[in-house]
Amino acid sequence: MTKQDILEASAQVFAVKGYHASSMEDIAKEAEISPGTIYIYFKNKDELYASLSIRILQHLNIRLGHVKNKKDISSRQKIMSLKEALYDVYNFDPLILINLFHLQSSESLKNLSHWLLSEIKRLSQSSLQIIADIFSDGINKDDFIKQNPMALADILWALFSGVVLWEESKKIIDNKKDFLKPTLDIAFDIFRKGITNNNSS
Amino acid sequence: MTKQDILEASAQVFAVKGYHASSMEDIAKEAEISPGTIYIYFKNKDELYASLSIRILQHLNIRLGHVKNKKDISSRQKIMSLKEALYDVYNFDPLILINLFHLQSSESLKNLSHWLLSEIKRLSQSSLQIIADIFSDGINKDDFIKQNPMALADILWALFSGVVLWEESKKIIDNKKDFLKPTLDIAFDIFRKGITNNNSS
Amino acid sequence: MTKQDILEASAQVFAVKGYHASSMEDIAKEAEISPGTIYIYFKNKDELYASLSIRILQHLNIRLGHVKNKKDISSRQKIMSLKEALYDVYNFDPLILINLFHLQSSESLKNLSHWLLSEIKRLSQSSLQIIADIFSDGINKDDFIKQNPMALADILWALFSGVVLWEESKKIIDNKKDFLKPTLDIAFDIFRKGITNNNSS
Amino acid sequence: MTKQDILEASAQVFAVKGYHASSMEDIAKEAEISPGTIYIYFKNKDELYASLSIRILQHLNIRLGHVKNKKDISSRQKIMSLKEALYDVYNFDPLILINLFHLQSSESLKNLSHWLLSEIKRLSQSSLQIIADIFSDGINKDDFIKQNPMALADILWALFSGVVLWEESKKIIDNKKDFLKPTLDIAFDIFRKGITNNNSS
DNA sequence: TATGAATGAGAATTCATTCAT
DNA sequence: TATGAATGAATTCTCATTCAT
Repeated sequence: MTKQDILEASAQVFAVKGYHASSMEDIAKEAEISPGTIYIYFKNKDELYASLSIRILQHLNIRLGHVKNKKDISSRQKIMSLKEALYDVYNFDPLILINLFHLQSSESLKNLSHWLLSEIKRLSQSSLQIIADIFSDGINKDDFIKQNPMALADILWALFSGVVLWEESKKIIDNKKDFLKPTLDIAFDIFRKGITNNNSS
Repeated sequence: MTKQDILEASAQVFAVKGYHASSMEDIAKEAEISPGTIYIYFKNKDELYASLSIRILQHLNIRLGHVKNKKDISSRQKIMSLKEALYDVYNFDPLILINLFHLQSSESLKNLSHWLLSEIKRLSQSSLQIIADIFSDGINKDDFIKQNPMALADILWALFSGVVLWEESKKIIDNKKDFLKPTLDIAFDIFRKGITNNNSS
Repeated sequence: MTKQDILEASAQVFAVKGYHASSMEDIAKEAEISPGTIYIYFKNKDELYASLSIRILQHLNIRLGHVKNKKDISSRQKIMSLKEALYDVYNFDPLILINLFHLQSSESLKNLSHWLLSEIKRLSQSSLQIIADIFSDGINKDDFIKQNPMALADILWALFSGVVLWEESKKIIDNKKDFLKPTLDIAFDIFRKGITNNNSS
Repeated sequence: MTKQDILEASAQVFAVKGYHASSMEDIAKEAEISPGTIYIYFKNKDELYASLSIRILQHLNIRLGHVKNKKDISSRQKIMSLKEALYDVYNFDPLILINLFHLQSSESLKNLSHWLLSEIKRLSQSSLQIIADIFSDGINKDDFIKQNPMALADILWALFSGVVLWEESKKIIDNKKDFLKPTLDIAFDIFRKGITNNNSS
């Protein structure tokens, strides 16, 4: 199906060149179609770009749902599962996830169609809500400190995106190899320890 | 002074519109000068953009230095000071700091002049090193868990930038009011708790 | 065909205004297309300019080939043929020929792409070689004085371009009518007489 | 005197970079003054450029006057003197002479002030007239063929400028060394032979 | 006279988007 | 649906020229 082809081609091109350096013609060439054809399926470049985010947000939602529904595991294990889920989503398509973070934190966001913006909003909030629910459980079980679960979710998401972007940045600045996994491990350990109740009496 | 005016105007424009959507003419208009004048002070758009980051990185460095040099305060208080320092830097010029985070995680980074890129690198590393030193002290005093101090610094920086960007993003998406300060407070509390040794013997 | 249209329009504009005073928009207007379209067919302004020269040099080459291959005519007649050939090339497109002479003696030459510069070089040298061959024949038949044929070719080419440019210049300075043909006639007569052996034994 | 300094500096800069690549700031730097100062002495860039030509045309006029006034030398020797005079003018300042030829054959010519244009016209015509006078003498003595002396002057001037420009061009295209002198020698020999009467009876 | 910071019109070029086929 | 040539607005950047000092 052509729409799918275009999404895949554009993910590839955007990831390699970044949003602005990627021309519609680049994407058309990658998808082996003509530039005009893209406009049959997508209203404009921004919508195409944002559509990529929709896909990864859907994936994220599903993956987080699995974590939430895991029964009979400790709160500690839940956090580990959460980390694995997020890392899975990263691995599902690192470039698109990075694109999502870039999209989230600026520019193009303002030029999206109403529909697309609210879809992104809906999916983001849904994901954040699932994470918040997980924390809610832990708090109810007295495993976690008493904090607004949504605030915790925000912080976790910020931590995740911050680590991913910063490690990416170091790769560019220093040509350093990728330390994402170990850094994420430490970060989540600290976070988990930080929200865990010490009332282990 | 004109150079200063341009820096301030461009910070404003870049922060509101993002790098690519900001034209040199936009910036000139904001600074109430003519487009040509910008090029007297800055070689090109990229250099102007990056110059903003240089300034805030210098400020960050100085501010972190103060924290590091504080004597006779507990490790716990050091972390609080660190948070205050970072939050101060944010308040010193939120727009420029957000620009720095955008710059760090993106495209434009690749197009900077060699000099500018290495200056940014140097200042970033210096800041991270200071943070790492602070953690190092805490670890030596057995206040903090044994972890690579540089990794802790990376995580703290990621957490800070992640929270700033994500709160910014929520403002755009939801038109929500700014929850940066309380969120940062919680985030740093969690982080501090997360790296603190419980050997409260 | 559009590419042809652009070449013709640009020849017109360049010849009237000169290279630097001709804007791409001028050319687009003359060709009744949009500026962007020019860039579909030509990489940039320099390449467009040089392309004009390529065409006339190709024409020149062919036309000179005909002269060289004329059998059973005297050396004297060969020179007359040569003159006619050059004058034909001028008439084929005076504006483009003048462009070629301007290009040859100036700035822009340094900014051409490698390919274009070597193509111009190749075609120029080929033309000069054909002229030299004609002189070589005459020298071998003892009709012409013993001189390096390539030097003679250079001088003839210089004379031709010099007369064309100087007559053009007088047109501009004095608003005088065009004396190219009669001047060229005299110039070639003098040149022919100048290289002819007087061994009319 | 500053005006002189500016003329010398601009000659240098124009010659190295060509007209359009030379900015007023380049020239100001070379003259060690500020850009604004140039405008005290010259109305604009074109006038400055053309002023250089005025100087070399004046020099040419004087030098040609000397040739014309040489008594008791053969017509043949007159032509040799003429060649030497032109070559001297070339050596006086090759770059300015080349600038003059470029100026003559295009562009800027049209943008000059009325005064400057007529001054150039006057000086050019004066020079051409002197050359024509020399030919006139030779024709009257029956040394030269019967041709309009002004036409001969035009052709000689065209030959001279053509050879200078073409040799310059070859230097740029081929990085070849300068063959101007020998080429000019041959060219003038041919020309002299071409206009000489054979009635050596 | 001299300065040089500031101007601002204009240049080349790009590229998302359209539309006749 | 698909094409891809053409569009033309927008962008970055240059530089001759001006003018307050």
